[in-house]
Amino acid sequence: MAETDRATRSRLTRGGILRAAIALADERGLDGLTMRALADGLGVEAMSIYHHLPNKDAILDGAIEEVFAEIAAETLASAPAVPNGAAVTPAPAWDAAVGARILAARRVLLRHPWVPWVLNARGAPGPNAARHVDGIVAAMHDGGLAYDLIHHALHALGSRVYGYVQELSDDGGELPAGALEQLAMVAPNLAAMLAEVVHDDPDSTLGWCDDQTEFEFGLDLLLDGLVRRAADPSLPPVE
Amino acid sequence: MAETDRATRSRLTRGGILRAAIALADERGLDGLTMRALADGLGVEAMSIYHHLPNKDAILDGAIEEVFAEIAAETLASAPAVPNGAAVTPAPAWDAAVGARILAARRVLLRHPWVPWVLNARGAPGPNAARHVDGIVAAMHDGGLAYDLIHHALHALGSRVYGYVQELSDDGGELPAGALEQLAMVAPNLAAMLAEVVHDDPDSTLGWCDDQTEFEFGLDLLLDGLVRRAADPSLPPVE
DNA sequence: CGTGCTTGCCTTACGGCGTAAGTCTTACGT
DNA sequence: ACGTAAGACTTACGCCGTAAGGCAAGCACG
Repeated sequence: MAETDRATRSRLTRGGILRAAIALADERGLDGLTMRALADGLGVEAMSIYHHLPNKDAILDGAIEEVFAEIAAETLASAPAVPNGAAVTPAPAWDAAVGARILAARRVLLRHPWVPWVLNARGAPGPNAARHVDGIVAAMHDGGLAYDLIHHALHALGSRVYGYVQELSDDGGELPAGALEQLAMVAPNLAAMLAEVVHDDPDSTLGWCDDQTEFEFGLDLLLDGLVRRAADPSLPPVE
Repeated sequence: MAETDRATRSRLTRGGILRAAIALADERGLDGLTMRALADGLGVEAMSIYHHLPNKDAILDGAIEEVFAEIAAETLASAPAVPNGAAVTPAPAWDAAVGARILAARRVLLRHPWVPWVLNARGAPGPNAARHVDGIVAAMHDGGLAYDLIHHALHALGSRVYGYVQELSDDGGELPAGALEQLAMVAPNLAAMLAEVVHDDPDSTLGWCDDQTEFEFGLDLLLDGLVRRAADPSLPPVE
């Protein structure tokens, strides 16, 4: 109701701005997404946008969240569909389940090629992004993987799917105080994994992600796989 | 001699500018690398730089090439050192050799975290970059891998090491006419691989890199490796 | 029925970016 | 000694994100 009320006098909405921003970036690339061009497309002056979003970074963050909503829809659409709330389903292999989720994400990202750039440039992901990762963590956990291995897996897969430019950062994170509790609301599996991984680290609290270790883990994964495929060319996906 | 001659009247050199640009980007990040700041550090006005390099992209390209020279030095330094031009050396496993090259590259990139961004944003690599890849191709080829598999491997490793934001591009390349001959001069193994891979493609000339195929190949590599490590936790690198 | 406040958009302006165009200075070759 | 050209400087343009404030429309309230 408030929505319709406002619509009579304000044609600008947070959601509308974000949708326009996504369309603009899709069409003209990230460089083409400027405040002035965005406002132009909305039939408005640039500064008017600032009454709905505080700055350009907020637009980028919001657009990313919108895209993760799209990924969630795509993931759901490509799921095998369990109509009733059945108890024990056939349970596909965890790797197939994870692969399906990642391929769904990729299908969406192909429509928004600028997303990995923004993802790389900016820090904390929003709730939709957390939910997406949470689904992957859940699928792996259901498959019996230990949180420790899941953690490594996320690093290895992250750089491939979302284009994480690699963890060339050293920082490690040191997530703020109440963050874990808040994360648990929206992404319980991810939060559980983080809690365990952080706890296991003897140095605790700081530097809980050793970038070098993660890098070498992913590298070994790839090299091992290549060795096996070189030894036995009949292995699945050498096409 | 010309170098010293010029030095008396021109303190600015192409090489000096590139080195200053690298230092500035290392110190203040890619955003801190502006023409004005760069000129300032060189004790000069911004526009003076344009007498030695045509534009900022040329500076970035040149800096990247300089970094790949650094990678070459690091790779050489970390090599097991074959003093005399011996014929048949013990020949380490190809995956160890490739791993060593990639880790050497990473060591250098950690000193220049902005490099993957530039690498992602810009197109054709220079000769030093080509030589680096050529070394990896050579190591794999010596290990008996088929060019086809090597090609897939490069895609899979590229996104991890150099942060290729993934091949979210669709374009495929269609390398220009004389490019292959020119590439053969500096990177014969890479050129040989390209020649064969391009030739094998029934559609030839255009779209010789199927991004979806490459993506799924790399994804399967990772998932397979994770499955194996989940099944047998004693496998090497789960730390 | 005013009247004043809030909301939403617009106008203007600032500092910083890459760089096009033109000017001055300097040191060399003759 | 002097013309010349290379190399640095000056100025200026059109972009960018956004700070500061103006102005009109609709609502709450006397």
